[in-house]
Amino acid sequence: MVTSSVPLRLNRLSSNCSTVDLWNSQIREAVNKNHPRKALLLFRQMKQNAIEPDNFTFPFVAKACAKLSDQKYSQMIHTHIVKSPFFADIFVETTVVGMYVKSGRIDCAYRVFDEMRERDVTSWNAMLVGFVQMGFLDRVCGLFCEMELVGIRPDAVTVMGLTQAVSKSKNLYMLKGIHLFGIKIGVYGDVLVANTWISAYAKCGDFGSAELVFDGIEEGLRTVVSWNSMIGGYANDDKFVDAFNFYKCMIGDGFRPDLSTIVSLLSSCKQPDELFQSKLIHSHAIHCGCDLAISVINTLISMYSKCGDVDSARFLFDGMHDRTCVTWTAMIGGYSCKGDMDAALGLFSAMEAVGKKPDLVTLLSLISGCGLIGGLGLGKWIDSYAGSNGLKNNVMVCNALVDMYAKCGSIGDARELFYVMSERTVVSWTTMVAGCALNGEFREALDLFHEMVEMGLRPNHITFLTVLQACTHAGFLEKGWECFNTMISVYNINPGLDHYSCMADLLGRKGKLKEALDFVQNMPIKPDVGIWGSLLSACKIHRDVEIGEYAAHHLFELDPHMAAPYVEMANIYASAGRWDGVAKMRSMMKCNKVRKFPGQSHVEVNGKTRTFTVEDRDHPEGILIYELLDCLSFQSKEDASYSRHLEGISDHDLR
DNA sequence: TTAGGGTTAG
Repeated sequence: MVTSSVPLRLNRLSSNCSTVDLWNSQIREAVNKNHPRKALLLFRQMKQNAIEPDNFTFPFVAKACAKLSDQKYSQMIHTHIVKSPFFADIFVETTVVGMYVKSGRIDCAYRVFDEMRERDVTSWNAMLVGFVQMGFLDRVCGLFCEMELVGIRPDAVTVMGLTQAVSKSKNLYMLKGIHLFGIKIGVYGDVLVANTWISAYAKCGDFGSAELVFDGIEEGLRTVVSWNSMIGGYANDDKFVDAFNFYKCMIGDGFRPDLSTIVSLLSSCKQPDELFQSKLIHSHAIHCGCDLAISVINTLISMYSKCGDVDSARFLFDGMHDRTCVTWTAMIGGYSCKGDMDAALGLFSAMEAVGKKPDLVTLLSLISGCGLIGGLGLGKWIDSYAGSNGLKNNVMVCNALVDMYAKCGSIGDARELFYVMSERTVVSWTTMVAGCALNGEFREALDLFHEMVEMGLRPNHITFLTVLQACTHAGFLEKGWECFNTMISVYNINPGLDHYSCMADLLGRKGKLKEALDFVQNMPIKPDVGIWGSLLSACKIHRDVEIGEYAAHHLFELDPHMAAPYVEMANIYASAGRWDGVAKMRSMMKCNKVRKFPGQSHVEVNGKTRTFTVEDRDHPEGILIYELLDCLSFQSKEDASYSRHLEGISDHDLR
């Protein structure tokens, strides 16, 4: 809408300046204050008032278009520029390149760039950044070489563009090369360049180099962005403790956190034991005035949910006036991840009722909740909802559905969907392998793994973990070793504690206790409670007092207050008739003040939660329940024996 | 120059 206030004001001010200068200053102010629409409105008014724009007007108008990232406006402004006498101006043309880059029209940007009669380093940088943003690494390198050939000297912006390009591809080797190049051309002292390097090194996982660059910035030159780059780097890698330590140093150095600091830090708080620090960050956000930004509130909702405080999340959610799809999804996800599907679905309906359209992330949250509670009926409904709302052609949604079906015990549905998916990623195959293993289809799990490898897909550390788990549960020792060795020698993946734990468990279950002990003792990483616990459990099955004592000794050292190792060791002693050992365990438990709390199970029947413990006979129908349980147990053993018979594995093999 | 909220495999 055209208003008369601006021209009137301009007329009053026009005594010392030309009219176009005044329009330009208004447009520039609107752009700098981040009001691109206002800038474009002023430009239209200017034309309507028959004021011809000059070579200063166009760059600002182009910048406004770039901020809007709108292809239609970009095209319109370009047409204006082409018709103007400033079309051949290097400054104007460079801005047009930047405008097209920002609106995602890299083809148009390159056409303008290619047809420029004259180019300076800024023109080359604008084009470089364009290719960087599109992830066209080969074009970036090509353009960079061409730039050198025509004798254009790269500057700090060139180095920053190249750094961003390689950080996107996580190519640490190339990043170090660009770092050296930056030092060579003398831009290493530029704090903007240093900040880009910090962020890039963090993205490549090289936190040592990131910290070296951070420490190398002169203290007076460090900015809040330098701190944010370090904090964001650690936060993105789920290293909350490191991120929080940097945050404390930042505050100690007198820096005021901004929106970026707060959002980065909060998004890395995912554990209940991080709730205290998270609340501290929340209070800082309030102190800094960042707590009202919608991105911060959304992150807070997600943070409180993940840390187990869903009530606080809901309190924030209820207090919001403008909720975006992200807000609704964060809260729905909060309920879903703790299995409260009634609340999650209630919000999903409320969301649709207020006219907010759920997206694929909303569905992903709901689907994973169904898998958690085994809600097959609800899961199927979401499947059909995804299909009728055009969200089922997404590979992530399909992966989540396959996972949900497998977790709900409906492996047939999982298989059916898996085989009709138009695209299958490593996650899809891993999900299917894990699903088969979960449903006892161990051979199919291994076949799928081999099929995936034959198709040229590269398995990752999670794929190997699921295959190892399948081998452990099936008792496939040879296959387990083969998989473990392949992971190291063929795929160059270092096994983590989980992989070692699986192998130790597999060896132990098969009664290869000495081999298992040797394996654990020679691990390149320190064995944890899980690994020693697996070995101790195997000793209990195979009644090995000596190795059992050794494993228990390590467990007592790691955590003397954990009851399970004392109980397991006492059982091992009892089965060997070593009553002195049983008494010793009792006395150690007393001495270390260890109390064993009986494990409880919960089951929801007709909306009512029932809680019970081992050998719990309090229920009025206890006798009937235990009779049925014995029946089921017998039937299950018979079924397992029959399955093994079919597969050619005897009970003897499993011992 | 950083970061940018909700998300699929263990």
